[in-house]
Amino acid sequence: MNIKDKVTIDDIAISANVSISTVSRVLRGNVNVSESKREAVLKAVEELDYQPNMFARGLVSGQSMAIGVLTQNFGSPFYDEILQGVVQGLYGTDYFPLFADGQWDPEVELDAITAMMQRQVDGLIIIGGFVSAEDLLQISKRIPLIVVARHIPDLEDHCIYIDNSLAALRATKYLLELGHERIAHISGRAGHPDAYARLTGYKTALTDAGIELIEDLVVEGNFRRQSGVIAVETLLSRGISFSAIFSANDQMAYGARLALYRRGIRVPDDLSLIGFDDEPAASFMIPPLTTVRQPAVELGFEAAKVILAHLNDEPFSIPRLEAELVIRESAAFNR
Amino acid sequence: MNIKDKVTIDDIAISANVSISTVSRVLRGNVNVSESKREAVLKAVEELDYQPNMFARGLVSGQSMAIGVLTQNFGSPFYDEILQGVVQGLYGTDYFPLFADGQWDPEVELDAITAMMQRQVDGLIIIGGFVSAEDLLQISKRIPLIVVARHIPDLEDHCIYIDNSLAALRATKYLLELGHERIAHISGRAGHPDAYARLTGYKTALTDAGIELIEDLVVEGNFRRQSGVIAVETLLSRGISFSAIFSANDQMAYGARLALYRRGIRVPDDLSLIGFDDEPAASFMIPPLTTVRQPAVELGFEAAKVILAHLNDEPFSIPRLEAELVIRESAAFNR
DNA sequence: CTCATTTATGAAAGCGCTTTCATAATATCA
DNA sequence: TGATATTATGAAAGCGCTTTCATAAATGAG
Repeated sequence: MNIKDKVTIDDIAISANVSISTVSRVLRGNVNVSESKREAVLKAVEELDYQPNMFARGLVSGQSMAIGVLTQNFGSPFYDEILQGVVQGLYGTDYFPLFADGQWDPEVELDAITAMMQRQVDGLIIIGGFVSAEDLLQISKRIPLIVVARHIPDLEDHCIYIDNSLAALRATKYLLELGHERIAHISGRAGHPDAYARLTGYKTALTDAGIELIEDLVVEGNFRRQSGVIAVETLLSRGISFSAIFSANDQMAYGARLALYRRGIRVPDDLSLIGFDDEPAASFMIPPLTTVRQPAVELGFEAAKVILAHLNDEPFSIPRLEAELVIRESAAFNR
Repeated sequence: MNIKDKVTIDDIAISANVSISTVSRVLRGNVNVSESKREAVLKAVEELDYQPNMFARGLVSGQSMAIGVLTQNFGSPFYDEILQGVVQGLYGTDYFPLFADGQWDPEVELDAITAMMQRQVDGLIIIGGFVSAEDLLQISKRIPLIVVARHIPDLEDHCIYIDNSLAALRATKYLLELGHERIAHISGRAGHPDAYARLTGYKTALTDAGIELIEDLVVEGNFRRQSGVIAVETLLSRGISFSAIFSANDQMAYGARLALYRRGIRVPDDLSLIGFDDEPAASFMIPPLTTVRQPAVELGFEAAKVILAHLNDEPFSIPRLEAELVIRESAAFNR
């Protein structure tokens, strides 16, 4: 029995003494089948431990009951939270998520998308990434597509994202309210739209407050922890004074925190520090990090729900989610 | 052209003016096809942007060219690193990883495994988890299986893992060498084999050093950050003195660190702290965490390689990987 | 230059399933 | 009770592909 003799629908049909059509009918649960035969089939399925072959089923039905999910990097806390949301959103439905890792590389991303489409995924959720808007547009014509944490103007009603610029503005404003005027910014990876939006928000807040932007207070990072320490080193070496840092994400804030620790600069006593994302680890930083919370899990969850609605031809609307400042202990009054 | 008119092998055959058999032949790259026809086919494939239907291919060949990978939780740094390793190991091969999240729940795990097997994965990589050895044994009879970061005696040559007990022993020994005698241990989730192994290593080290085990210095955690803070609170409330803590993983060490910070207990000046895993974030803790490095990426990479060898009927042997102590700044001499 | 090989190619079978179509059995109505 | 609508069931087609089998063309040996 435990031999790998794949049991097929024919085996069930024979065992239940009906035709394969009938077996298929009870399995699909569609139409009229007499109670006696239904039971016989179910019994055979149970006894033989029958597991339908999705390939055969998918081939004829044209559906795979799978949703392709492209992330950028397993291990990136923000992306992982979105993934969690997708998993939650899909759990209990008949759809199964099929994940791929784009490695922040458009080539790899495209390969992954192709691989998923060859596997006939019924829908695609793409989280962030660098695939061109052009390509995405093309894809959206072939298959239901949702883009998460990225805003593509031509695909307005396929994108679930938050207003990064506004969120960054609020974070900066908070620092301003605490009396900080010389606020440094560690920006994200060059060319990344989020990095740009957050920088913009930072600049706008300053302008709104009538404070002149000091170019030397802006350092470019790449969203990774290590770039946070380098950024602080750079800032310090420039010899200009500043009393607060707004980091474009939490990871770099951790790096910055470490660099500060090495220099004996206390947070928040000597310097205030604010991050962006509110990763699960943020509240465990020493001291707990004040940061901008992105509703990552919700983002993923909503993406799943929207695509599900798509597939069931149900009406739906793209939810608008907002970021929110989470005040903890890494930022304090300037004195 | 961008209409969703799926182009099939027939379209290619017509366009290239050959039979579908020939098209299949050049695509599979097996046998004799005249150069002229080969070119014609390739040209048609290019022009029509033909993407073979994996379902059809899988149905007849019995292969899906997919490897099922079951993780326990997207977002868990240790597991994510293993995933990365798997991705790396599979990259560039014809196999595509198909991930599922077991949520640390045997039921969910089993569901996920079933879903993957229905999708005809050619092999399965299971990372950790609680599925019974019994079930795993059963599965291994039907399909190539590799279990990562878990040791199942009956499946000796299917498991890639490290000796947790030995690693924990070494970590504890290191603390001993630093002159600590009253060493607390925050253990992992009850019932988890790794938790047990690490606890055992801790005890053995004490015994070897002729130090009596003090039950009150051992607190049970659950591998999550928050349980680390609770553990420290508990320890402190018990009123016994201790000069070092060995935490069964890094996450709980972060929690412990935070609790210590709140109490104004300095690390490592007042208390030494050691973790386990060496997650990427460990070197960014304040102060950088001394911990036991598990070769997570390698674990995943090797798992991929082994299963690939399996599938290609190549000889292979399960690699033995070792953990190693990474000395940073959270543990110091007892004084 | 004939006969045995080798090489190139298409026709057709079949992978496991869903679904249409046809037919037999049963229920419903006048 | 006969005609019609329903319900239950199996046979068969077909999803897109790989692969065997058969055949035709090209090559080599004697």
